[in-house]
Amino acid sequence: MNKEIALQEAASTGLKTMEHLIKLAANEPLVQVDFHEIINFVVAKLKKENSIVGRTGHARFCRGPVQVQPQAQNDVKYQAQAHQSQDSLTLLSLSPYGYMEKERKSTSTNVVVCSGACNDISADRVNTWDAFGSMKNGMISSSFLLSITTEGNGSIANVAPSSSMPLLSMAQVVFAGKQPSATGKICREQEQSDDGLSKNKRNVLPRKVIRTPVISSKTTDIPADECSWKKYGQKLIKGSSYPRAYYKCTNFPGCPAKKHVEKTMDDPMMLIVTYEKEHHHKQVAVQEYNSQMMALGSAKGKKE
DNA sequence: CGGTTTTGACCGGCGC
DNA sequence: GCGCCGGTCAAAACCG
Repeated sequence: MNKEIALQEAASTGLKTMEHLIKLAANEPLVQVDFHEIINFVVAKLKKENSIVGRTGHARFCRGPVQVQPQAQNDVKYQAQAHQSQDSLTLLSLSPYGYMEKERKSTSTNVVVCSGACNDISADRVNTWDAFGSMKNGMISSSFLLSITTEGNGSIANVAPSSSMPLLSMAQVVFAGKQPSATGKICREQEQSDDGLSKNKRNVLPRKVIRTPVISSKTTDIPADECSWKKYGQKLIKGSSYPRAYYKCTNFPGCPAKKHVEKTMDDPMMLIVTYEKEHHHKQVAVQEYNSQMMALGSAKGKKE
């Protein structure tokens, strides 16, 4: 059953992205998009599909199936907020021109896909997100692919055409930086001093929070992303009717990345997924790649 | 059999 | 100092 779901996920995402690529080509998008990135991603997804078909073993990964969210796919309108709220959810508004802008009522933007934390290769307090979607503005319909960079305090440092494209779950990005808290405790804890460092000893690392629809009634079915996660705890949080589940990244031994998942109070059909700490295996992979390229280069140099 | 999930216990920060 | 609370640990249960 899980195999079927995983297969559907891989196939669905691959095909959707391919469909998107075709639309991009047909509509002459306003934004310059690197088609190679999309093609590479589609190939990767379809390869994954293929590998699932032949996959063996009994390891269970905390991946959920792709949840096609009609609301997100059809006409999700994102309100613009150029300023960042310090203690409430921050809505990201995406413009096909690749920058944040104040509320533009004539613009309807559909954010179809946003990636999780796995594309973090940046420094401690800077996070990078990828998103792609489409926008309708009068007669013009265009698609966009953006890379959103946020800083530790949740403010948006940069929004630009994406340089990478790990399209993952059908998630709605609603928040970047600070964690929503029913009690406001976390917000206080995350106050920062003038030098940018935390005043308190508790975990005040920058967090990324996404809202995503639940994919089943099972608490173990968490939204899919590129990484494998192991659940290491569950806790009923005061002020919340639903337990919070804690997960560690199992993609790479010793990876400090964590996340916790809980249902939202206002809508039990939505999950709040909070990512903490950076994955380090991406950096390791880049270092390995660089060292391989260096080795190749030196070998080539010796040959010539 | 080996990896994951569950769940009660424990730890440490924080507010009073 | 004490109690509350969020986060983590670890043993047992579960699953394929």
